[in-house]
Amino acid sequence: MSVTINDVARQAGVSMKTVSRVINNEPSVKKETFDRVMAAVKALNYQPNHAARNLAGTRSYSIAFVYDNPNAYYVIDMQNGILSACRQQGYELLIHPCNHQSKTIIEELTNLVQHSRVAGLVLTPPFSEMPQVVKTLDALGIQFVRIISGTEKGKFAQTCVFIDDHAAAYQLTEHLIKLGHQQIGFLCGGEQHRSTAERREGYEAALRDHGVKIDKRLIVEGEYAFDYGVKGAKKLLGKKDRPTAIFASNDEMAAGALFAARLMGLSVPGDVSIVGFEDSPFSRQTWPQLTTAHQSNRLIAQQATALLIARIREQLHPNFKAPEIQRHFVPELIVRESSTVATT
Amino acid sequence: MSVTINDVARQAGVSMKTVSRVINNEPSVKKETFDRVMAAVKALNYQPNHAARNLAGTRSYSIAFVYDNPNAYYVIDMQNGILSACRQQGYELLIHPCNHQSKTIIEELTNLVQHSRVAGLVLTPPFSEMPQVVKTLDALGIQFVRIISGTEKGKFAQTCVFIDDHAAAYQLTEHLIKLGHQQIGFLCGGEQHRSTAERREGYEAALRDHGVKIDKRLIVEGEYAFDYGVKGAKKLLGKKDRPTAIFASNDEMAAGALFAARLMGLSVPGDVSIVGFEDSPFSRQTWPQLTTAHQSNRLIAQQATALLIARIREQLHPNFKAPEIQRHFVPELIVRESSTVATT
DNA sequence: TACCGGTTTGACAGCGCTGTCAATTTGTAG
DNA sequence: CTACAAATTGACAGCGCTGTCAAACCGGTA
Repeated sequence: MSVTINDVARQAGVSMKTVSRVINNEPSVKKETFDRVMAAVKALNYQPNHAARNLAGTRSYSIAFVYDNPNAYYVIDMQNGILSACRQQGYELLIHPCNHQSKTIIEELTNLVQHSRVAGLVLTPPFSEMPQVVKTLDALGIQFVRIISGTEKGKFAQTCVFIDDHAAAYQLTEHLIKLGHQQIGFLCGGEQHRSTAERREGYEAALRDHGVKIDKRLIVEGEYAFDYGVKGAKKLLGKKDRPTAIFASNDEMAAGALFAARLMGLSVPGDVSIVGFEDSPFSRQTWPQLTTAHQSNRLIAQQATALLIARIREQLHPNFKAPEIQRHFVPELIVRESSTVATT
Repeated sequence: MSVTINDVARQAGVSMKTVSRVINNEPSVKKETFDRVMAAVKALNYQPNHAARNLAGTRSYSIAFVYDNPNAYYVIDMQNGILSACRQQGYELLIHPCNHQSKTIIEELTNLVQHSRVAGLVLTPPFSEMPQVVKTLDALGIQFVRIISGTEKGKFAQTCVFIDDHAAAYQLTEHLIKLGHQQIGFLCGGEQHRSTAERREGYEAALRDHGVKIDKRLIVEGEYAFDYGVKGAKKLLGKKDRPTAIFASNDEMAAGALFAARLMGLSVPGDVSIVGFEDSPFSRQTWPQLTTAHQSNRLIAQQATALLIARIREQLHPNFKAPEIQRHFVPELIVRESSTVATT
């Protein structure tokens, strides 16, 4: 029924093993042979059997995507990016949502690695930022790549993709300052995310650099969720000396802040400017549309996966040369209607 | 390193094959033996190797989720539901997003079925509603389950899960009528979805049953997307004799309608009531919050997957008895602030 | 006791591929 | 032209499991 490596070998007039070498990009195959085999592969529309590869070799051709994020758009974008890299390289994707607050998360990941025979893991926050998780996976000898906020030095830095939330938050804050805002409220995300600290520090750095005093009372703790946006904004806007702008740590919170402003009869951006972060689709679907910071999660995930696969290959064939991979990303400022010059 | 079927066999004092029988729920294993094997499985924390099972048998333990939907929440919910059923039954999930407008969609699916050795497919609209797709998959002899809007008779009805969009749209429209609305605009979704027709017919049926005249000029064609909500609502609300309520075929369009009303200086629900459909998270994050229809996509997907797996098992072991599976779902009316009594 | 049909179990091959290691070819210096 | 290392290729076993088919077992009959 389906065409096997043997069919290709026969067609190309070489041994099974040589075909295997070719499809795995192993070195030491003569160019001429390589081409002949590739032609046969094309001619027969051969596609290697995943099950057999996984079973036969010590390696595996499956990658797991480990995540815990309530933002469906984020997850879908990531997933698509990973999938795209996987397809390009002939890997299979296994998705693995799990709860970062679970007590048994370490065992769960251990189990995943040991039983599913995956070649590597793509980790997103908060898992990518949990030292315990990183340590465990390293001890298990499994390859992984981490998408993290900020920077990191040391042993594990080589397998990280960095998101410069600090710079983006700086730009966003600077944008507000240049519009004349001096009282800028800040709604923090969840503590377990490094991005929370990064964004907050970027915000504070911008204030400092522009000679605006940092007012702790304008900074509200929270979580990356709509309800916290509502709650935080209510708190800030309820003050008699209310801020003229609010920087919400993500779009969902910004939507919440918008909602709160509406409830309190304040117009946006007339009475208060609101900016978000992430450029979720719904940042364009609110009224007014949100000023925010854009990052291409799809591209980030794709590059991260490419990095992971390169590492896996390197481990297999020490003389393998990794392709160019972008590892630093700076979200970009997107100005829309929810922010304007300070009037007060 | 990892425990194999042989280890279990040794531990239980039976042959490899008997263990295989037990873990596959095959008949003709003495109860006593069965228990002994199960005990060994537990003791060693044995988990069958996917790759080996896929390779060895004619059957496969992977299920593919085929979709094309811009709504990330929908996809994630579905995915989680499918995953939950898969985990329960020891299946692996392969996600397969693809473009329903692609000319080569038939080849793509054929290729997926033939090369990935999947045991079955879970299809969501619009794929589940494309006769060509259904016919092709049937011809390939692959099992599949379809989540569709409305009902269907005939050969393929046994592997469908039905969403009663008609009834839900009826309820939503009735809700508006009871609030006193007589002029209710309707924003249609995309033509390729059966739900579009179902929802529209439900809307019309409710009007008819309550003696409200159906006015074609109040019905606007469109797609399930924010921009179409904006465009459609603008058209409706721009009339001098504008409707007092708008029924948008999904929440995203409703958010668009909300946006349009805002732009035109109309208050919601004061000047115009707006209702959506689907109960996306952001229907709670708009201002005001949207009246809508709720359906548990997670549960729907889970039941659909359970149905698929039952069919696969039936095919393998003719005397297998499928568990109870819910196949009909009626989305439920959720009343929030975006709809209120007609004032005009 | 021998025999029979049905039930329960096991031996074994082989799924399609990769890892190992040995065989062959090629290139190059003596 | 020979010798020898390096590059290139192939033979073969076996990954963990399932399908096939034959063996063993069991209770009831003749």
